[in-house]
Amino acid sequence: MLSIGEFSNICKVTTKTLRYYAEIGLILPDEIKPETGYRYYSIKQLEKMLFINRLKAYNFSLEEIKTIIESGELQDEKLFRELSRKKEEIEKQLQKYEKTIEQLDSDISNLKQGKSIMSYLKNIDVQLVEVPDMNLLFIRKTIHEDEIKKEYGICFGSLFRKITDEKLTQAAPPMVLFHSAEFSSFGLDTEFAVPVKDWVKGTRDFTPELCLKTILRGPYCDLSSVYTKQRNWAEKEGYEPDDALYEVYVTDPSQVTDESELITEVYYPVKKKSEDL
Amino acid sequence: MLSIGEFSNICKVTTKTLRYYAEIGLILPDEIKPETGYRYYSIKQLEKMLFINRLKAYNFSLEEIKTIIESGELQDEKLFRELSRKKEEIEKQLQKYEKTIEQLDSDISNLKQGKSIMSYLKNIDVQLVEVPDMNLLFIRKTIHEDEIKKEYGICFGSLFRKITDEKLTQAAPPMVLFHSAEFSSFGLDTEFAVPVKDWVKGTRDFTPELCLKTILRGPYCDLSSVYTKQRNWAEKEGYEPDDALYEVYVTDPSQVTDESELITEVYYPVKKKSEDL
DNA sequence: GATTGACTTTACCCTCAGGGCAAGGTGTAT
DNA sequence: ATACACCTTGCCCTGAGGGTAAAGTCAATC
Repeated sequence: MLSIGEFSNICKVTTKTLRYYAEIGLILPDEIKPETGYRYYSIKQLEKMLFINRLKAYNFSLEEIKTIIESGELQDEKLFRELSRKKEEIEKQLQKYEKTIEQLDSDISNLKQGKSIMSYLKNIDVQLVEVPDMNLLFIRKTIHEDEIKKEYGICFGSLFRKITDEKLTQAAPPMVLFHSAEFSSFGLDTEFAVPVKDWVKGTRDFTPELCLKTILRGPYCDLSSVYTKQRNWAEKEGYEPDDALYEVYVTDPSQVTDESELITEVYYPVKKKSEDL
Repeated sequence: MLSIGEFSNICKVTTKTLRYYAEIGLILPDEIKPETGYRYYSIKQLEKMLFINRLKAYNFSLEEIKTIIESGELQDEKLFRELSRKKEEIEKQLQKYEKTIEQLDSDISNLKQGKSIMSYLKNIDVQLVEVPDMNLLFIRKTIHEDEIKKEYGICFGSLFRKITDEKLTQAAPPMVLFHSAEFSSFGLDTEFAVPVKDWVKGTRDFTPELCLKTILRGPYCDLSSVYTKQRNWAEKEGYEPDDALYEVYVTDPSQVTDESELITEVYYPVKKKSEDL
């Protein structure tokens, strides 16, 4: 039998770690002297510890390692699946890092040319536009943020079915209006809408009038930059928010595979500040 | 002025995060109403928040981001250095992941062939050998584990200088003996030694006699596997440890660039268990 | 047999970047 | 006045251990 110190030396794991592993039930000492509480490990357990270390090197969490071990290592089917899954996971992470490096490179070369790292904001164009009135065929519901993609498909699916069923005429690309600025615990108050030419039941008037408009080419994670730019513009020019923000999906997010090909128009209804009038 | 909720919506950061950032002093609200404690952020701060998010996407810690911001963004010199450093960091991580994937692949293909994931242990060869007596020129000292590479250079440097100065004859490659099994807080009791043919001051007799010997080709992180294998062998064959473990560095670790080219002999002095006699 | 020093035990607090929840106070529209 | 969404602080939680302290144990030496 090996004391915890001997065991730790042989497999290059600290005693602290061994005690922690015993605590979470990952690898228990073969024997614990009842009088002293001293832990004693058997030679056989060395190999188990090596196995754990190997899985750890593959970025498995201790929880994952535990389930692998408990599933019985004999059953190599499970281990095979887990290794393949972990490999995919790491490959994804690898790709993420490669993208990060690309971005870093672009920022670094910008800096070299004396440009600020935030200079990309200059390329975000904000225009003040007069938006004509529309007639919207809409579905409005409160949804969770993580369900928005699913709901997008469902709602526009049903809207477009209605358009063909009732032989309506689409007037513009579909849009989404965000009525609740805040994501409350119940989710966002969201309206999926398609502008149509026909006045039928289930449609409503939409009169946004004055809006800040920005065209975003690329992934949605850049939306925050657009919002920032618009707010900035509004403040500088003396405008204030007037209504719910809305977005027009020029490209269909469910059809576009590469996020960088997305085109989204962001509309921010505003009016001239009263004290500025 | 924007409430914390509005601010959080615009830059896509949770209110919890904003409170945390205020707590650690990363970004403070422009104004806090003293009566209510409500936080209010200015439009100007949106851009700062975007900057923080960008650095976060580059895997900077909040602490790092804070120092970058405090150093004054004007001073782009600092930002440039930090970005370059972070880029190297990520590239290193990338390489690590690539190696991990390689290893995963090899394990997966082993599993496909029905081999166990631990089958590599079979290729670690343990021999029982009779080691001839030696005369060691040695330096013995207690060192910290993380200083071992530095000490390796220093100690063998001084030993080899002595050998040339005193015209001694080296009998075998240098070796390191580990007298304290445990790494105590003071470090390991380590002996750096070179076998020599001459009996002079500063040398000692070394009579290991019976040893388990294993040749390790590759990085030192595989040492734990070697130790495990030797312990295993000893238990099965009825041997027990007799003296301090020692290692012979056939290749000079300070000269070898690729870890996989290292060759190390691991000697584990043993004797037949008394009850087995 | 006593002492020493290395080893081991449990117990408690710390990391980092927030998430979750509860109790209570606030803003604003109806 | 009331409802309800919003905001506040405070507390505990995460994963994989690290650090330290106080106290108990082991084996070797005197």
